[in-house]
Amino acid sequence: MFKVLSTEGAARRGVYTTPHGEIQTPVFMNVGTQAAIKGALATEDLERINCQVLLCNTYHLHLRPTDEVVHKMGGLHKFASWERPILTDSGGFQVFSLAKLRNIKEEGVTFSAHTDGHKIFMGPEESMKIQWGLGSDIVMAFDECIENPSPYDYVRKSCDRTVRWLERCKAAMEELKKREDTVNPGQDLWGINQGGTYHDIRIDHMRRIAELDLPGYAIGGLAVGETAEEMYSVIDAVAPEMPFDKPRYLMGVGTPVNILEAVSRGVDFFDCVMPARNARHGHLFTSQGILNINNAKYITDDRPIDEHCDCPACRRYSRSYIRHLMRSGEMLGMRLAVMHNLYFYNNLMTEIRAHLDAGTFTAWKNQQVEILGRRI
RNA sequence: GGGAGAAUUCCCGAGUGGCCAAAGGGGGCAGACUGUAAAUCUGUUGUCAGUGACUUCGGUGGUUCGAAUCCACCUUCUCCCA
Repeated sequence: MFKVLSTEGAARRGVYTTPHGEIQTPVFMNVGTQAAIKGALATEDLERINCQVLLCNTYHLHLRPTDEVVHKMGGLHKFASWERPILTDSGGFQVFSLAKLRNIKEEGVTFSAHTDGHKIFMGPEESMKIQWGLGSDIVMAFDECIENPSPYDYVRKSCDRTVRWLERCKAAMEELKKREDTVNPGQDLWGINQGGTYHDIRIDHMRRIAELDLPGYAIGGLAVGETAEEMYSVIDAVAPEMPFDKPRYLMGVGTPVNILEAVSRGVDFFDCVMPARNARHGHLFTSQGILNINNAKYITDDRPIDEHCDCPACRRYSRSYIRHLMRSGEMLGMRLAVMHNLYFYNNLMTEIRAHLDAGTFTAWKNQQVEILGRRI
């Protein structure tokens, strides 16, 4: 259940209620594909960096340990010892990212597993069954994430199919929830809008999936090849078509600037691998801009990564030490870097919410967009 | 004391007459990364100059049109026999 608390322009301040607690929005969901954040972060670390929602992946957990195992272990929350909300992605993105290993048909998609090449079939029913077994709070519809640019006719046909897939997802999930061995009866299924960069397809598709009256809607298929300006223009076109009283989730996005721009256009939920992956590669986000901790200029830099940051890395360790750990391949370097970047993202969302509460978001955002995109 | 082998660009290590400024790896310097097949990938790494020039393969001298590569001596190191 979602409630919009206040608005400023198109931006919204809200709260979403799940069986595992409330989510204050706008929110950034921390990506832990295999039920873990890469970089050796434990659940107590996630609590320390103010993670509200953990995102896990259907396809990857289906391969291992398998959804049957997670179901047998009492669901993802118990399995991973994470009692706050969890969102599971449907495997739809893997239809895109594992493109060389797949075959798409009306019934669903056949993959060659990236692990050992064995054939696996996933359609709407399979994805729902897996996510039901995982017991996440938010279940994403099984969709096809199309690369940009794609031919108009292909995008239209794919979107027609995604609507049919969504109907099947909804029906399958309603059936599954009747089972006695349901781990999480409060699961919400969210639909996903597609349409590439074609505004007419986007809008038409959004209207059609909105009719299914699902508890949340996502914009998918962005940040997959198009420019940032094209992405913003798609959000501008689609957001007004999204139900006002339902949460809006921009999947897979993005940079701090992308997030600020999308919040100002009415988006409530985000997720992205960028803060974690870039951290592992030394690319760190700070309140003053972006730095690469591997650079030689930090060899004897005594300052924390970000002097205005309260994360576990910045409270205690210097750039010099973290650079040394990164260069030496010590796991601790990566761990501190990932904690920092995720703390930065989660904290950015806290600041966004505070400014929305205070009605000062727009002015602050315009200033932040200038600062956060630059390199220091 | 006698014998054998080796010395290559930051390191390790290919190369035994021209196609060698010299493979490959490491290290260094930088870049990319957007619902995670990603602790990964890419570029660069003698000097100066936009096609090129110059210095470099332990040292010195030689052979040759041409040498990291062949010869002589020297230096250092490793191994074997006493």
